[in-house]
Amino acid sequence: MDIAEVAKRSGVPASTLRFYEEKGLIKSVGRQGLRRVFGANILERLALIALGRAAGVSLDEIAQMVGANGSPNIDRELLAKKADELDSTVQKLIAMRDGLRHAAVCFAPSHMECPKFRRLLGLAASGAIKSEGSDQLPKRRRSYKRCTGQAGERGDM
Amino acid sequence: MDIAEVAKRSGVPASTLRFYEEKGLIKSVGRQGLRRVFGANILERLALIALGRAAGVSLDEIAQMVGANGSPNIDRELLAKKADELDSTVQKLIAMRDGLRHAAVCFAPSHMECPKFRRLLGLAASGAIKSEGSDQLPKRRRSYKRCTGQAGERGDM
DNA sequence: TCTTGACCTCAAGTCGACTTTAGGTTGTAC
DNA sequence: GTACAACCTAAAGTCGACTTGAGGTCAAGA
Repeated sequence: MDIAEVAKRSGVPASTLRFYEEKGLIKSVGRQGLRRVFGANILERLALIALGRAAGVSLDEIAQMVGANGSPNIDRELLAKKADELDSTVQKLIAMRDGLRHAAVCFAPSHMECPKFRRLLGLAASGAIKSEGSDQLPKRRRSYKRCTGQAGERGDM
Repeated sequence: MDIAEVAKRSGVPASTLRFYEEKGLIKSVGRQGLRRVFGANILERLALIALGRAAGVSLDEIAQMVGANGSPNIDRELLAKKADELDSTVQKLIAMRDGLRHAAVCFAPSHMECPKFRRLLGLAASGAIKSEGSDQLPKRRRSYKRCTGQAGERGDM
């Protein structure tokens, strides 16, 4: 298969396939002239990558899990860990969903006057909801270097 | 309250507060010299913003919802819509979680030989799982200009 | 008075996952 | 044998949400 064929069958753009190869996520079996030639198992591999992405695994992590070559040798412990992370995210999102759903039908004239909504607000503010630590929702990566304290800012960073 | 006080109480860094102000998400009640002075309701407002973020609402959307000034006047329809989006995300993540959980304990020598895992793979590949349309998980924004077809790449873009 | 630390602004940098552009090469149909 | 669509590479751009840096202002304490 050439790259266009893979793109068509997998739905992954050719540019992304090249990018994945560069990252070591996939490998072509060879070249015909300049052109990459892919084996049939590439599709399975791409599905695996899509799975990981859907679960919130970063490309780098996926690369580690599936290695560049050979058949994917996925660590079961890692799978379980990812499943647990997913689960805690789900719990948070469910809390959010219920809170929002209530707020949408709440009789209080302003949301701010509804105790339930205020409780939800408290939850969100306290970080009970917003993903902390190594959660999968990539939103809020936060903490590049200094994540030591949340206030402070002295010498203005 | 000065900006440091707000930062300490809310857990939101001063730089972020300035950024939010610039974006029109919050407003200081005035200045003392150069320094911003915030009213007490800023904390509630920040909680509201945290709530929105946790629910996957973009800052721009939040700005529209809560306006720059005045008390937040949140659209109930929008809330319900966001709750529904959240719900569909939750469903997908639950499917993922269960799949991963099974894979972690599956007896098959390689995950690739496990029918359940392969089914999960099929799901992920078919886009049943990966967020499509206006989902909240910001991962995969895709399609800036040309998202017309997924293969093709002719004239090489 | 002079230092200093907390604040200020504006511009640029960061992160991940891609996409887009520019410029070059080539297999294949005519 | 020549055109050209489809491939190639390397580098730069994009997106959102912030953070970081450089350089400046100002009020309060020694």
